[in-house]
Amino acid sequence: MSFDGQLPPKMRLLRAAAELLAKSAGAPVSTRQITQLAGVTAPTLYHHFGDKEGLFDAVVAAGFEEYVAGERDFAPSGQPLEDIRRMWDNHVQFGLNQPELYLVMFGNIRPESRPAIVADAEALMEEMLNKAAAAGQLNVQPREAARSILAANVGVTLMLIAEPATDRNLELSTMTRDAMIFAVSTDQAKAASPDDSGKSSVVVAAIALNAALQASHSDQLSSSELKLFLEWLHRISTSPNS
Amino acid sequence: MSFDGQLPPKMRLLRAAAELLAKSAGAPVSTRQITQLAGVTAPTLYHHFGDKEGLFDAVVAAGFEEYVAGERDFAPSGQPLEDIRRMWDNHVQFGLNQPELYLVMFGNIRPESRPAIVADAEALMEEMLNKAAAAGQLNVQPREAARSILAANVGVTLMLIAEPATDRNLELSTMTRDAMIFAVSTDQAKAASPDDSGKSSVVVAAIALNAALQASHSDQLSSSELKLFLEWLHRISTSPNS
DNA sequence: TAGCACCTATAGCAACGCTATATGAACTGC
DNA sequence: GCAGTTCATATAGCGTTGCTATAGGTGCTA
Repeated sequence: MSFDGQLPPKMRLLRAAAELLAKSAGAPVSTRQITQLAGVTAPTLYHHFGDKEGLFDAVVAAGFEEYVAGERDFAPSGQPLEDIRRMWDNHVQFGLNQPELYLVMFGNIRPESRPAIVADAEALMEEMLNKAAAAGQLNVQPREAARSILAANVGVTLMLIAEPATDRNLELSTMTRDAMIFAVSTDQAKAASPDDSGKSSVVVAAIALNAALQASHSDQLSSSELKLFLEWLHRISTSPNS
Repeated sequence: MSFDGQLPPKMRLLRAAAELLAKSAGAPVSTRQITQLAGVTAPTLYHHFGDKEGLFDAVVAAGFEEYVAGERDFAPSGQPLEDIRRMWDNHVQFGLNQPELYLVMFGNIRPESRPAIVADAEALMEEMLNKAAAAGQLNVQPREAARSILAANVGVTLMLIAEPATDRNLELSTMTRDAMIFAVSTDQAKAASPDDSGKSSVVVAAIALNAALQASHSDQLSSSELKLFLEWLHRISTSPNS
């Protein structure tokens, strides 16, 4: 269970910190826990990493390597915007797979002090967007697009992490993703899902009626009728395509 | 400088905590600082608030009152989507004006434990989106749209807070905002019939849905269900008032 | 005046991040 | 082969943290 093997203490500390972080379920991880699991004493930690934050930065750096590897681990599809989608999904999955690590990386915001990792992630996204721009598929500067997309990506991932795993709805991610990509892309690029115009007027009208009915109680239907009516309405308004 | 006035200790604690939080520049605020500034001792804090988090929750609740007040403090423009834009801008401004409070409210994400305030903010946004939906301006469920928009809104605000105040570029906010709103809105600004002047939105939406259903066959309902559905729809859409 | 909640203070615990100091081991120069 | 230097780890403990067991004061009602 402990890292008492023949690894050097520095490595043992890194692994112990990463493991405790992953299992901490959001609770803070103390240096005493880490050093005990690593089988060393406190000064060793401070000798190698300066302070607790230094150790965590090192863990984050290792985590970022993994993150970058994931972000590059697919063959370019030839459609840069499609690759952006995969980067987005990969980002979300990374966050959901290792929420504690993700929170240390992207969730530890402090005023006026930007985590270096955010800039790195933006650069990664911008690099990919440059290809889209070169293909004439971008209607804004790649840098601005990257910042905007990443901000939304982080926001969505944080929200999903905060939700109980049981009722996590990944549609929040895909919906926001496509919205952002569509917005920065030139119109003909078919950025949104194929059935863009497929959201027929039926669905739109059903959504409108649903909202209107809930706002003002109509007395044209009995309560039992209304219940069934709303159920059908919901079925129509959430129909996958027209 | 201290709150030694005639206010009750509970209030003094609240104000001291809020003040220290606002001035802390990201550094953690200790209970000893708070109790000293409030002019009370530790047990008083725990008597009134249970623990440190309870006190901070109370501060957040007060902050949320202010947030909600800001979100409601403008006359409805008659264009729901324009109001959504103002809610977005208001959210960002709230975060930039009181970054530490904002970070406690929206930045304190933990796995699988959703801050109550997020749900409240979503409800606020959804409420406004319902008006847009009733006007036929939404092509997704108001709830999903609210979650998506708020996630992006939080992500952008966190990014802006993390940036040095000098080179904060609010275009990141407006760009992301418009991207999200555009994505959830219908292209044709008015899906409902043009003659919506005299009739309630329920009737207008029912008429629109009726027409849309007849034009394109939805297979979400069986034929018998559809028959009854259309009958009810007719009853609603011919309702004299409501 | 007696009793009873309510509220606050004294004093202190365990855990925290961190460090002054010391010891052992490995390498270097002569 | 030995002193000098540097690196790496341990012992012990400092100051601060969130929090609490216990007790005392205060004002109300009976």
